[in-house]
Amino acid sequence: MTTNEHLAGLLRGVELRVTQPRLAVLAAVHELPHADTDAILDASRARLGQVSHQAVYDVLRALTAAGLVRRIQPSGSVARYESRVGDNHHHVVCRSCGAIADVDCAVGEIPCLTASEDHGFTIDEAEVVYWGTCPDCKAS
Amino acid sequence: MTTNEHLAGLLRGVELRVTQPRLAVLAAVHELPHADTDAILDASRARLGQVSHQAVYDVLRALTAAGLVRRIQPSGSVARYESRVGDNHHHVVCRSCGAIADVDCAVGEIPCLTASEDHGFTIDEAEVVYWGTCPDCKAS
DNA sequence: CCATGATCTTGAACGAGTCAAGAAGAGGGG
DNA sequence: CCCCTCTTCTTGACTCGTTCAAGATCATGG
Repeated sequence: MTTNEHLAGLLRGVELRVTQPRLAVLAAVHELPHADTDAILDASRARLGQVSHQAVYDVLRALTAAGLVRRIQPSGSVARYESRVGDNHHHVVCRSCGAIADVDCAVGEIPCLTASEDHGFTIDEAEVVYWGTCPDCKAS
Repeated sequence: MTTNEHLAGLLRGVELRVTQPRLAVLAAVHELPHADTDAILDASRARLGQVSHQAVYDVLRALTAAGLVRRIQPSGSVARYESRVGDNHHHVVCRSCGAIADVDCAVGEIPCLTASEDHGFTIDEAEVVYWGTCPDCKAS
């Protein structure tokens, strides 16, 4: 269970002020993994009664910048957010319905992080997206 | 040199009609790797004098569907296109300026394609994006 | 409890991309 | 070689996720 006290603690931990919209958005991201902004907006309103969509956008940006949530955006999809941060995991995305599931990389802690030729870039993260078909879409 | 005859051959090879807009767009993608739609539109107009942006969008979609070009879209970026297809290569993206460079995966021909737990998905492609800082941005 | 600066509300705007209807053109059949 | 048909291109409007801006509200330190 993610209590408000717990969530408030997370916010204080990254020196963000504790506000109702932030608690609601944070709770929504925790209980709806890979939700898009609109779903998070709905969930937040269900909790508070009224929040502006702008506030949700602002909060999501602040939480992302603080590292409390992670923003993911596969090609052709709107932005989605998840609360699982800090570990090294990736995503499988369904080509036909857009469903997303978490995947731990099989190749070790830091997968593919060493590119064969980095063109002088300083690489700090390797993001992997697996494309395929989800069980539901395979059935039809 | 990518001549019009060569490009026309590519189009016929995938059973697409050979039209001026298609030749221009295909040439633009070949000479401007990782260009966005707007840059491709400009390059196409430089070649033909006049093309509608809608035609460029349509052509890019047709070429992508036919497998002649590949669409890439790192988070927070607009769609970009490249003519290098069919091989297994990935991209480094600069966090501050958005520059993109090609990278061959170091881990073998099919990198990370075996996810540890696929949640029942049928995976057909693994896309890797390396995030970092390009040489130019490191300098400033 | 107050002051101050961060955060939220409201409402407008932006821009990449898509939709729709009709004109133009590619390519096969006569 | 020309015409017919179906695809493709033009024009112009529009959608939708996201951002901008100005003023009101509220969390937090003193």
